[in-house]
Amino acid sequence: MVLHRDFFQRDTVLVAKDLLGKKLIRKINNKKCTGIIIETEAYRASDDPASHARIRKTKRNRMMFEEVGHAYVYFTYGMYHCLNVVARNKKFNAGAVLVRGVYPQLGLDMMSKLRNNTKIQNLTNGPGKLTQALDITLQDNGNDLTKYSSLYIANGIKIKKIHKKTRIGISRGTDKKWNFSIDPHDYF
DNA sequence: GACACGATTGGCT
DNA sequence: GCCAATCGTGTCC
Repeated sequence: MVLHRDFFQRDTVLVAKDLLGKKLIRKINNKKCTGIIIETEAYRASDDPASHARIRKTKRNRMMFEEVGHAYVYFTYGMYHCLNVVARNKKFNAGAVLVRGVYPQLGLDMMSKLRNNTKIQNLTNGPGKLTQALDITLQDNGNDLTKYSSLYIANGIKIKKIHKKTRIGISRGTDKKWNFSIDPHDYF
């Protein structure tokens, strides 16, 4: 079952936690590739110095200000894409959750090919890796993830324990513990 | 118009 | 653990 829009109409930090265990579904040439979300990070608005949306709306970050439940994909380091889900409550004008890792379930052969035959353990355990494995690019920016299409999010598994720490790869906003993850060992 | 740098990764020491 | 690869974007002059 695909997630409802209301799910994303809540505080970005809360949505980041609740996305753990949900299923990310990608259809490539009519073939289904799926993974369970195991790591996320919240990026909010003017209150968050690490967020792309900390200053104002720009060409790149504009999706963070648009309707919740849509994808915000950006290109970084000259070679990688990162997948975010737009989420915020009414208190903020922007916000998104970065999907940093999924546990691969279906379509391992397809993902492996797209990742140049990297072994399973390193297939989708990073923001740049999972977009490569699922062929997610700027073409997917703005995609409605609450509708059945070539990219959407559905209910997944029940979560036991959530790990919480500071976000990865940022130089500002290091006081906020907005990185959330689950241990795949506990479920798979 | 120029330029510094990044919500990363893989390879090498 | 360290560092190069690689280029679009945002900020500043």
